[in-house]
Amino acid sequence: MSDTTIRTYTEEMAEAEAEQEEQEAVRTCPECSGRLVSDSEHGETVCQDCGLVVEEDAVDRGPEWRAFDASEKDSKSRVGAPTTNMMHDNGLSTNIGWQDKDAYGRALSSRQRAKMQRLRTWNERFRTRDSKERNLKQALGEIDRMASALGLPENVRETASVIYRRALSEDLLPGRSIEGVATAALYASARQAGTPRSLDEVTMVSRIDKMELTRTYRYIIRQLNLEIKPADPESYVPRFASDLELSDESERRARDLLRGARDAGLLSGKSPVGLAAAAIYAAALLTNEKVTQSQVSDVANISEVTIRNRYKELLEAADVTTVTN
DNA sequence: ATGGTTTTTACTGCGTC
DNA sequence: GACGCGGTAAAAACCAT
Repeated sequence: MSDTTIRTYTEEMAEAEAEQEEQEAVRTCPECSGRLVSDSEHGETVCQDCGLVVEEDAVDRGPEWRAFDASEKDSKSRVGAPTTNMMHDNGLSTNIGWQDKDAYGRALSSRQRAKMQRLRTWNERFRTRDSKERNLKQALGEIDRMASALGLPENVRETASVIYRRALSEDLLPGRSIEGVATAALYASARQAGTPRSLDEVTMVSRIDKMELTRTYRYIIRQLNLEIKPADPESYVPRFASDLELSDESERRARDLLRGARDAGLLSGKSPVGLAAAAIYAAALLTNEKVTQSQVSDVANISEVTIRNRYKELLEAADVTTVTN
């Protein structure tokens, strides 16, 4: 048994390599099939044999400055570690390593160890000295925790951090809890990124209740002039579909149904989650996959009644459009 | 605060396995 | 008889004004 699994694995590897080679080999001249050479100074890709210019205006990814010796290169280069908004000081402050090793990797003496420990302590104290910094630190920790619990990607956390920073710098915090604003920022950024989580889902992992979240969310949006479009029902579809273990086919049909409904103008005013749930249910019916309304209502946190009402409308809209087409 | 819209809750009847 | 589904009325929640 292990024999076969090993062989298939190596076969897969060989296939992947062959594919890569194929992609490399495509770089030949379409006229005379000579070798192509990229001339980065003129931003062109030319054929070595016939001189045909295949690509023009390629992007030069190199630096825009020139350096004539090593020291000039050091002074002109502006590259360093990337900054990140997810750390309260943009990741730019100095940190003292936790390993008690010197620069050569040797262990420190106990005296040195104690010294480093004291330095670490003070470094941390200075780094997070004033209240705003401490505030930020806690908030970003919360954002990170909630984002993990909701399975939200890095970029969502980043924008959530940015939103929180803006709220902080505009003095929107007084009178509102750190958690409230952090949660609202995360909720907003998740929607902005097109990977929305419903209010219910967010309040599940947050320490604040739904009312406070909606209140602070609205407030933050207004004050920061954030323009956030209503969540697209389609963005819920993949998650629900996989929770219900439905085929890609029904997922696709669910999207189609939603598009049809959008064209028919049925989407406005209705809850996006409800629409997504209904589309999933309807699509499952069309593909003869067995899902009950109660299952869908469970994973989507939507009442069965809403699913019924929506999915009738969805199917009607689909019928009408197919007939008129 | 209020009124209009949407969603939820609760209940009922029908058909099927 | 349990289950899935469809419908209804009233209550609750939500939203803009």
